[in-house]
Amino acid sequence: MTEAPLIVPGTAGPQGQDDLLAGLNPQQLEAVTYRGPALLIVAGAGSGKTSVLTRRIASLLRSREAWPSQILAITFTNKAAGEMRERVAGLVGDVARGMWISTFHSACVRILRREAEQFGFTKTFTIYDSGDSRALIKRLVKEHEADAYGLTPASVQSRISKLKNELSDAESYARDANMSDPAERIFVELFADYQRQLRKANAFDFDDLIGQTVYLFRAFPQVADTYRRRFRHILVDEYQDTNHAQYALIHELTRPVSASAAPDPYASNGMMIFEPEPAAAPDAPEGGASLTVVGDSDQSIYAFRGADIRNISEFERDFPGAQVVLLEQNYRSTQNILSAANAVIGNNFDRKDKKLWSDKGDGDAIIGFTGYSQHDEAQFVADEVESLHRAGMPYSEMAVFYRTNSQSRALEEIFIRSAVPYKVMGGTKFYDRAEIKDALAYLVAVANPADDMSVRRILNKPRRGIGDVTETAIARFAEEHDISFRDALAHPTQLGFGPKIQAAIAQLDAVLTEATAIMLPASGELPPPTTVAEGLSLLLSKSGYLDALRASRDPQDEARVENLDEFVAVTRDFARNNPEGTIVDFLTEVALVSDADDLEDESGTVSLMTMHTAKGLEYDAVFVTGVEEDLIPHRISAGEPGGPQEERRLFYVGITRARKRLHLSLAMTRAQFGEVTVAMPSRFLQEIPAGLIDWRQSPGDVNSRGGMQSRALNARRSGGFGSSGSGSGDRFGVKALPGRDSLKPLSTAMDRFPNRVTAKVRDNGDLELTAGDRIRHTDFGEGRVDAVTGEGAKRIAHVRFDTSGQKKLLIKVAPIEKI
DNA sequence: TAGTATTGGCTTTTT
DNA sequence: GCCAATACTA
Repeated sequence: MTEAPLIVPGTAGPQGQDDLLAGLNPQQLEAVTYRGPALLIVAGAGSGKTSVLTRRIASLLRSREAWPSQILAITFTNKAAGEMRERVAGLVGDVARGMWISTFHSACVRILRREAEQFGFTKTFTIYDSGDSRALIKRLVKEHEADAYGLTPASVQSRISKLKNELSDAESYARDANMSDPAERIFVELFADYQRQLRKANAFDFDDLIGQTVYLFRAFPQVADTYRRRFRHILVDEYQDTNHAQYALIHELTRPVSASAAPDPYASNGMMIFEPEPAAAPDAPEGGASLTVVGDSDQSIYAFRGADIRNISEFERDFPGAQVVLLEQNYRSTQNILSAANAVIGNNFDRKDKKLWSDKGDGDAIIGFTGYSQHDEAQFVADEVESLHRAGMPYSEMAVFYRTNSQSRALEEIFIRSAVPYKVMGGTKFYDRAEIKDALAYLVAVANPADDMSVRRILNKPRRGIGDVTETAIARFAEEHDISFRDALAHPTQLGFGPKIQAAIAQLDAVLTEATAIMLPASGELPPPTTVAEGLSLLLSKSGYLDALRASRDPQDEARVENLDEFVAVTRDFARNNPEGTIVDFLTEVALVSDADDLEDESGTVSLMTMHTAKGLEYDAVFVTGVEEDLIPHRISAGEPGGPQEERRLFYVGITRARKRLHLSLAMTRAQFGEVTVAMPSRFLQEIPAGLIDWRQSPGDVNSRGGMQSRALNARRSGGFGSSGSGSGDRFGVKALPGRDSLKPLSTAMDRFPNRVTAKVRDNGDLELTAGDRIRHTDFGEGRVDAVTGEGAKRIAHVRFDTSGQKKLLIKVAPIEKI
């Protein structure tokens, strides 16, 4: 063991640990205080794992077992990292600053930036997100004419990504592949070429960030030792979601320092680098770092992108002598919600049995609802949200989940009409917008001129009269003279184009050069970070990009200008938060921070998101929508090994987010793909004991005589929905159908559903309404206006309908008329 | 070469 | 139903 530091800098004095351990149950206590080489914390949903993790870190610091700089805590999202940092800071104060608390990806970027020169990259490398690499792969597929062999850019991309997650490269794949198959040969060529292009562009793709760090550690043991010496305590959150590359990274970091290991000349591709590390501390050799992992195999929902559940299930084998702590007490949800969750997940075979329990009491029943269409379902959600809100629950404590992003549309339509404030998390990403990608490409062209992709992207943006022909000619010129595409722009006269094109190229070159002078001064001194905003503004205005948008009469371009303004504001924010940040730091942040990370709850909006995004979050009231076959479980999952089980875990994640109220809803028909299709209730619904769900309108309620059964009958039924017990036939008003068939809708005729809601929107112009007016709504019938709030386009009518109850309506778009 | 019309193809989840 | 890539026209 390392000698414990004598003084912990910062505010944390030699206080006791009492406050850290207060209120912990015995298992949590063990998880915080156990000391040893390896610890696995199996943390069920809502079992207080973040609290345990942060207290464990704080405890290490307080007891002076570790310096902040010796701690590496890894999470999957930046949001989780930020939260953890904040909570640790709350426990130990400013000391928290010295720790690495970050995602796998940003930790690796940090290491790679520092070490890039060891293996042929520069510090300013760019990071390709999946869109960037798709663009590159697309070009390569075309060049190799790989489409003739049935290789699409998408399939190539996903195969390469999978392989990289397994730490294989083109060469190692080729060894095992059936190379007599021409398609395989082409794929291997593509893979190798892709990797060559990345290297040439001084770029890493997302998977490389992890994979290349592992490669770096293996090829340069003395580099790895630096980090092994530094990090003595490594903690990994959401361990069930790690893929093989991430697993290998952790393994490399927790190895004992290899002290006298010599660099392996073969592993480094012939680039021998002898840069002796400062001698190890006198008390070396040290053992490997201590490793703490936290996870829950029931919440593993990322197998599709390479997460390997075995990393957690075989942890004890990988790290012999590991201690295992099981956290089963749930502090989040009521027992009814947990019973439903346990019942669902219990259907997964091959899992260690684990039962969450709560001492919060049963709580409210789970509420079920079946709509005729997705709009009908959305209206139910909106109504329920409003009624909870009236009862005092803030919007920010409610969330609506769905399986696929496209399902958000119907919800949004209805929410807008009903004046429910909402926010879609992680939908179309800001950084995915074309204009933002263009602006980024301009910045990358400055920061990393070797990156041809970016330069090509901006070549004709705005339109400069440069087309395919010209681009190819420049590329050929660059190749012939063995210079980069960017450098080729500096020689417009030698390219043999017409004067107009020459001038355009010269102008672009001049703008880039000018921006480079601002953002990356040749003097080598650190430029103030405000230069990023300055440089960006300069690039956008002098390149003519903004002018072109302003001159356009496409209304969308107006929004694009606004987005760019916002983007410039982002750079200013960055400067404020990172006084020493450079353009490269800025680009790194942008590449790694997705919108799923801006989950800041602006209190006062309902959150809409996919069930994947929902992981790790919790809300008082949760609506899980679209609980239908082919959606959850998704149809695509049926063919994949382990697919249905992963879908069940996803559903489990969804329902365990709820603290007090859980709503499960579905639609009988769903417009998908432009067509209306009949939907079937999800098999997962049957796995929930019938007594736990109070169906406001169940799939079985619609009978062949039209209309639905009364609430009273519905609530009192004996056998329960979906059970094969006696009495289940009664509910249908027709002959009982056994087993799963009983979930089948008996009729999808529209007239059998009360309260149908359509997607119709109309423009009411300046329709004036005041309290006391009577109105007619196409879906809800007649009603009386109680009050009108808001102004202009956002005026909201609070209406009491004769038959449909209380609703809020956005006057401008609601399908209503005054009577 | 740019801008428009048309077709086709597709939709799981995302660090 | 939507977006993107392609084909076609100015």
